[in-house]
Amino acid sequence: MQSVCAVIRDPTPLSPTATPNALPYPPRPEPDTWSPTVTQDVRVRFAPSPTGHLHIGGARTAIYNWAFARHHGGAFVLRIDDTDPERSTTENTQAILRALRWLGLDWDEGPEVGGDFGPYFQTQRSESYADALEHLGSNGHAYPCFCTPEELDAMREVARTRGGFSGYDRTCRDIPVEDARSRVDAGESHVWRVKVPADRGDIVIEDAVRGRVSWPADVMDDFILVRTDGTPTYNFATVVDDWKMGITHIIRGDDHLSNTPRQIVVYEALEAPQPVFAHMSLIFGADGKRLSKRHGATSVEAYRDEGYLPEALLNYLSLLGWSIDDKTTLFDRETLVREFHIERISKNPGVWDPDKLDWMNGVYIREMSAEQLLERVTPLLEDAGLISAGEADERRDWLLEMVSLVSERIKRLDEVVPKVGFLFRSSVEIEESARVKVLEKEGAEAALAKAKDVLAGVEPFESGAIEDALRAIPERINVKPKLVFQSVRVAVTGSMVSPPLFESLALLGKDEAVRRIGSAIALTSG
RNA sequence: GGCCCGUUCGUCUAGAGGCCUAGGACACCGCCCUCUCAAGGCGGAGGCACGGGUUCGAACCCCGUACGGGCUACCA
Repeated sequence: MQSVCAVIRDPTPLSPTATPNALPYPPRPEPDTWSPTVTQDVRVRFAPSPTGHLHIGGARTAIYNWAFARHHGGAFVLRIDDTDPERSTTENTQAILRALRWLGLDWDEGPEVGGDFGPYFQTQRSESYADALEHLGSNGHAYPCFCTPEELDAMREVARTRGGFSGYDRTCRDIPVEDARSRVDAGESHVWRVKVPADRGDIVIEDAVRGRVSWPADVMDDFILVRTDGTPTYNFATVVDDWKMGITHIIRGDDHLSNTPRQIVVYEALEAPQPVFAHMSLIFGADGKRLSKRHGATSVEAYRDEGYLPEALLNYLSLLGWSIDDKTTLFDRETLVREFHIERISKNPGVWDPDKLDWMNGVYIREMSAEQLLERVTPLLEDAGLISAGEADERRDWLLEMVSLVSERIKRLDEVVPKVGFLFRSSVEIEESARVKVLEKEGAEAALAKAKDVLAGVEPFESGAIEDALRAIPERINVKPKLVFQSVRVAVTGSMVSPPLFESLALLGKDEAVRRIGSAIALTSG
């Protein structure tokens, strides 16, 4: 990132006449008179850092911002906070955009769509930060600090053993402006710190989710705005961007609540209007810790790959920390937009519940038509080598029937392939436990022989006729119905658990069905 | 350590002083249906963290305690 200091050095960075504490701050809104959810000119943003994939926590933040913007007819801005050059990659950025689109979240401004407030990558906004720092330098709200990291560490150590306040001790705050300037000009390494006004009282915000939150003034430290290398810190860049982009509501994770007073100080120093803040709680794992890799998949694309539907993930994520009312749990995108109110965001953290997601995904799968399901499942069948590229169209009717046999038996798309594999392979491998428990049973061989015999005569080979034929067997050879069905099931599918038997046989076709039963008979007598 | 936030069935939540004998959903258990597995139907068990106030009355208001989380970086 380009240096900000180079820009501010020239035009009198430190104005001796500035009297920061006397500067009038923009009036803050009266908490009791303003509504946290203004309906006009709403502009919100989602600002992921492309240091990894889109995390489900980030996805939920994006969903809430998107829903809020859509509900109010405002703008949803996507900004890429790529200030960490070590870990930010364009691949990650692309993956994040892909994941957002997969979830069905569209943005009005940002990468690939542009907008009037760009650029939408922080690495391209250096000028903006430079301008802002120049402004703060000249009005006395920021000052250069020459303390070395080692000195700061030592200082912190002392403060910590003493207990209480452990922030910067403001050593450089009182360096005469002229001295500071000449040291900067001489190239002495330095950072820029914000000068928290001495008479700044407690910092209070009216959070749209948490209500009034205040911080004692004396804990505010003169934190760093611009690093030695000239790059802005998060709390500075964010404020500058949100301000310049005209963001009106900041809906973000609880982990940023403690950053808010720092950002308020920057807003005030910048004399920028303050947005409404809304801090939602984080998502935890079952152990009550912040959701992370060790809790399983955490990226949106991982869920996509595991066969979750975007509609279901969106629905589930929306409900984790927000609700419409006391009953509604299943709803579509339009309902989300229509019913979304910041006030209904929950204050307490939510625990990620894979079971509920699975259930919900199953509901969405069951609600799909066979056509829709087949469309989503086709790539998986192809990837598994069950069908070739052109086959999906040729065998469409057959595939539609197949898909409807499993649709109410799966919770995830990727469960289809293992469940229907027996319909595609040229031979079945019979599970050992199934062989022992079913095929070795007394009467199994006779049942299979009879089934083979009877099925050979079924014409046309359709589920109804197949069922009639098989149901007649138990009485004729005097065995329990279950023995017949399970024997045939194991013979044909290789497993004791399968899609409905008669329909499966029909899909398989007479020849193959009879052949498999024949092979199974060989197994029993062997 | 300091500052901040949070705490209703195992989980997500409804609840904004009397509508609460605390409602819904997932998960769990039982029964029904049934060719297996599902799906579906019916039923069950299960909760206001604790202690003090305020009030005729508290899950809801106040204070404290406990527990959990966040921030306290030249990370975001």
